[in-house]
Amino acid sequence: MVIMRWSESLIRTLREAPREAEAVSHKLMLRAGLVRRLAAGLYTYLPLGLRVIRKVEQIVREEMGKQGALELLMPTLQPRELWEISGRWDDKELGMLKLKNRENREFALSPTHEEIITDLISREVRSYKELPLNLYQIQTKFRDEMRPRFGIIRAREFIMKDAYSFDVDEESARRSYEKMYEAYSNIFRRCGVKARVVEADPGSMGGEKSEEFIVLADRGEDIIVSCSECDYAANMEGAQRKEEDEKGQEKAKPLEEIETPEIRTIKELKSFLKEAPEQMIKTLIYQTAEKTFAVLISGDREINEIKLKRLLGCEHLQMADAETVEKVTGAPLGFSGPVGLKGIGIIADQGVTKIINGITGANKKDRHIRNVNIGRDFHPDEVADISYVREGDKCPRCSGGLTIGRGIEVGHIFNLGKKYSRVLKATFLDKEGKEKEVVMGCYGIGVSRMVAAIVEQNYDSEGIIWPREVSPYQVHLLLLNARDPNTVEVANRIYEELIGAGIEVLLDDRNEQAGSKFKDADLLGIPLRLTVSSKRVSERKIEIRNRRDGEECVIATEEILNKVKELIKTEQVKNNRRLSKVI
RNA sequence: CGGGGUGUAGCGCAGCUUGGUUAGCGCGCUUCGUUCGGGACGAAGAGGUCGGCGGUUCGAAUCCGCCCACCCCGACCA
Repeated sequence: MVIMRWSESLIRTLREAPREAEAVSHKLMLRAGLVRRLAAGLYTYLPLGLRVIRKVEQIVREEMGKQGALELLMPTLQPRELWEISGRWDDKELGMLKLKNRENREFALSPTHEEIITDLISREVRSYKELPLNLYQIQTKFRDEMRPRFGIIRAREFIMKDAYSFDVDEESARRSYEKMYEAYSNIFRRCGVKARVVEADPGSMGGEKSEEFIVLADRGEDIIVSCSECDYAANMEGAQRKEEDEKGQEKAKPLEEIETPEIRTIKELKSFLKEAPEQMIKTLIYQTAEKTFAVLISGDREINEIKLKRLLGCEHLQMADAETVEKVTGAPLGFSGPVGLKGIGIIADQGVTKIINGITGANKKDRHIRNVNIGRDFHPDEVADISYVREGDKCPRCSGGLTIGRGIEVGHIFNLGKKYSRVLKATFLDKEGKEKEVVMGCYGIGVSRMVAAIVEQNYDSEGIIWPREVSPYQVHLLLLNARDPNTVEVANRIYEELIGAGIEVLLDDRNEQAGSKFKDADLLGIPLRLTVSSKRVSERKIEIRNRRDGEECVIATEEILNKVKELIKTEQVKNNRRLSKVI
């Protein structure tokens, strides 16, 4: 029998959070006695915390299973040789922790398992008849993080679910990818978190397409742009915005050259001319391996070089040095402008088209020009979205307001293509007997991190509010007058009855003050709280309270089981309804 | 790895500027008594290499140097 009596457990709550904790989830997880820190980024999951981990794992297993994925378990320690084949042994980005055994053989503590699983498949799969396959594991991963943060959110050692799909062709691989997308949506909903999907850069994983599932939270490691009206979300690099529709009604005035001694930056120009930066056309000279060109952007915005690179389809891009600027514009740094600029291409950010009677450099030392207008005074070769978005910009999908905040990456799905199957020779024979490379995908979920993400989205001033399916227990049974034998007896009977019905109950049988028990119950955050007190016992009644909305009712003791079952069901419905809205 | 901050009892903190008895406070913990529906009260107790090492000094939690740990910002990021 699993111990579910507080007096026999190891649940140690803290009234105050240790100084080390800053993030809400970190503080609450320490205070509620879910985890304890061993060293930076290394945590022990106490019994209560482990129960939550197991709940998340269970949901993951069920949803993966529904999509036909099979669970397996691969070694944590992996030989160098395999990583040499994929060329990732020296990949700094993975943060591999490398070590040697006593015979000086080199190993790594696995940061991820593409190499191992692809090697496995290369040995086991021969025919197209054996595909598709989706294999996953839930296992401890190591990453030698430069900077672990936010408690369990960015840890050195963490629990991760990683899945790998193997298909005969791109078409089939796309279906496998969609299945995982579906599984992930279900997993996050059941875990009680609202996740936003963000297009991501595949980075060191390689491959063609990847999407991140991000949980919006005050403390997260990623900067996320999200819409407050719809589900749109993106990282800073990829975020787009809708440009204001209407152009001002102001009439174009004639050009006017003005003297601006030693005034080079937007900031200086602003205080010198007393004009708003939105009126200024910032002109920057960029260089790639092949060419030099000018980039125009509104004075109040910043150029997003990632977007610019994508537009140009180039790898390397840099700002031109002072000498080059002088050569192409005829003026020193700080006085560049598009008017009269010859011999180089001009790319304008979309916002520039809305500037009427703008101010820009005159391409002459200590001179700027006023009343510059696009179409009349200069003609960009290309107009595109090449700026970073800002707080308050319009959502590209629904025109709602964009917010810049933080998020926690809890899931990431990749379409890997043949990157690994090619080098590790994972091939099969197709219907025609031709040898082909397997098309792969990989799909991660940070299980331990998910627990922190859940807390970040489910708490109040008193403590955690567990979504039903991940709560360590379903019912928190408070025994108030632990010295009154009659009350104790009733509490025990209810405890046995609920447990007998398969409901997970935590019985707070400590001989503590009522106030302490209530406070701890709020801190722990179990969805249903039952209070057994001598006062109510004499009336043959018991109190039930919902942790999330504080709703309370008093019912007869013999109705408890039915009532609890009903409330558990209701709680699930509420969870789903809550998550269908944008958070 | 760069910048900033913090290390004093299990947790939160004071003391350090201006060196000087047995290093304090709140919470928690132990025992006894009274309490008992939103973190009770009284009494008695246990618990400290003041992060470490070295230096200055008659004397260091306090001044100086080096190191370590942890947290925050950045770079980086399954």
